[in-house]
Amino acid sequence: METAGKLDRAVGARAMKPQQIREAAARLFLAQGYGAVSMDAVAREAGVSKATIYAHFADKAELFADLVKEECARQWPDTAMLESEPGDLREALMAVGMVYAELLVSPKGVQTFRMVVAESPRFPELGRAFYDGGPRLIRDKLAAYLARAEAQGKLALGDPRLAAQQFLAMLRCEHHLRALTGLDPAPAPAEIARVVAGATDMFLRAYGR
Amino acid sequence: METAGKLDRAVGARAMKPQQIREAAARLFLAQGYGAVSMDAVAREAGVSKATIYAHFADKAELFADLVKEECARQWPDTAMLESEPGDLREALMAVGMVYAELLVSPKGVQTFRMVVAESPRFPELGRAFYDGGPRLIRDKLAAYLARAEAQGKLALGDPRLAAQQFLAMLRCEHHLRALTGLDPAPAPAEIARVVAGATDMFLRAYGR
DNA sequence: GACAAACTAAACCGCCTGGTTTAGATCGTC
DNA sequence: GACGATCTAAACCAGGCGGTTTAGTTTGTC
Repeated sequence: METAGKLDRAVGARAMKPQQIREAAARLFLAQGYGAVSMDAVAREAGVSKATIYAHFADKAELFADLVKEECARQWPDTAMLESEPGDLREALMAVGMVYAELLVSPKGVQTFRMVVAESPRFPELGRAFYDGGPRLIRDKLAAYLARAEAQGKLALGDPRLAAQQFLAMLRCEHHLRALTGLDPAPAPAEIARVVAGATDMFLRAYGR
Repeated sequence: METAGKLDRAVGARAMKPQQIREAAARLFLAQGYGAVSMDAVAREAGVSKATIYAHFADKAELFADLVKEECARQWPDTAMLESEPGDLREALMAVGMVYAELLVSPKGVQTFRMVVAESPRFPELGRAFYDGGPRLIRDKLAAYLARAEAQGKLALGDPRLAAQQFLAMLRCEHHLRALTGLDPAPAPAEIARVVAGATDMFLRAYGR
C-alpha cells in the first residue's frame, strides 16, 4: 500500500532503532549470558531509552530468544562445496573441515554455543534452532555428498550418515572443548589445520579405496 | 534402641549440615544454573536456615564453584582397563568407549558440562578443573595405552595422542550434542552402543593391522 | 503550523536478591 | 546443670531487577 510505503520510508531513520537494539543486545547477551545482562544495560549499550526497547520487544525473554535464534541462523557457513559433484575427495573434506572447525572455535561460534547449551533448559526453542540450522544441516549435506562419492566408487562406507557424523565429530575436537571452557580462547589456525588434516587422513584411510 | 537412634540422628544432624547444604545446592545449581538459584532456595531445599549456610560458606560464588569442582572430580569414571597391558584391542576400545559415551549423555554429565561451559567466563577455575580432571585425563591414558599397543605391533599410528583425540571425539557425537541442547535428554543405550561400535570399527580400520 | 508517531530521560513500582543480624532454642560436654 | 557451640526463624538492609508511566521533545507529512 502506498501510504504504508511512504510511512515506512519516512520513519526509515527511526526504524533503525530496533536494529540498534538487536545489535547491542546481541553483543551483551552473547558475551555475558541471559541472567547477567540487565535491560538497563541493553538500553545504555544501544544508546536508546528503555521505553523504546519495550516498544519493540515484548519482554527480556523474547528479545534474548529472538537474538540467539537469529545468530544460529546467520552464522552458518557456506557449504556450497558439498552441493557439486564429488571431485577430489581429500580436497573437499579438507575444505569443509576447515570451515566447520574454524567456526567451532571462533568467538561468535563459541559464544552462541555457550548460550544455547546454557539456556536451552529454559528456552527449548534455542536447542531446536541451533541443531536444525547447524549440525544437522551440515551432517545431512555431508552424508549426501559421501553417498554420491560412494556411488562413484570412491568410498566404501557402511552407513554414509554415520560416516559423516564421525568426520564432523572429529572436528569438534579438544580445541573446541578448550575454547568452550575458556582455556584456550583462540587456538592457532595451524593447530586447527593439523586436526582437520588428521581427520581427513583417518577418514580416507578407513573408508577410501 | 530408641535412645541410640535419637542420639545417632542428633549427632549426625549436626555433623551432616554442611553435607546437606552441599547436596541440596548441587541439586539446584546443576539443574537450574548459577543465576537462577537463590540462596533462600538452597536453604529451603537443604532444610536449613540461611544463616547456617553462611556459617559454612563465604558466599554464593564460593558455594557454587566448590560444588561444580567437586562434581567434576567425582563423576569421572573408572578407566582401569587402560592401565593394564593391551589385550584385545577391540574389546578395550569398546569398553572405554561405552563408559565415556554413556557418561557424556547421562543427566549428571550433561548438567555438569552445561554448568562448566555456561559459567567458565565468570569462573575460569571451573574450566580448568573440568578439562584437567576429565577429557585431558582420559585422553592421556588412552594415548599411552595406544602407544603401548603400537609398540606391540598391534597398531600403526602416526601420533598416538592425535589418534586418542580422534577416537574420543567420535564418542562426543551427535547424541551428546542433542542431550546438551535438550533435544534428546536420554538417548537409548542401544543407540550409544551403535556409535561406540562405529567409532571402534573405524578406528581399527584406519589404524589397525 | 498543526499533528501523529517515535522517541527521550527519569521517576516510579513491587519484588526479589545476596547477605547480616537478631534473639532465642537445642545440643554434647564437662 | 551450666557452658559454648551450633543451630533456628524471622526481621532487616541496601540495591538491582523487569517493567510501566509520565511528561516532554524531535521528526516527517500534510
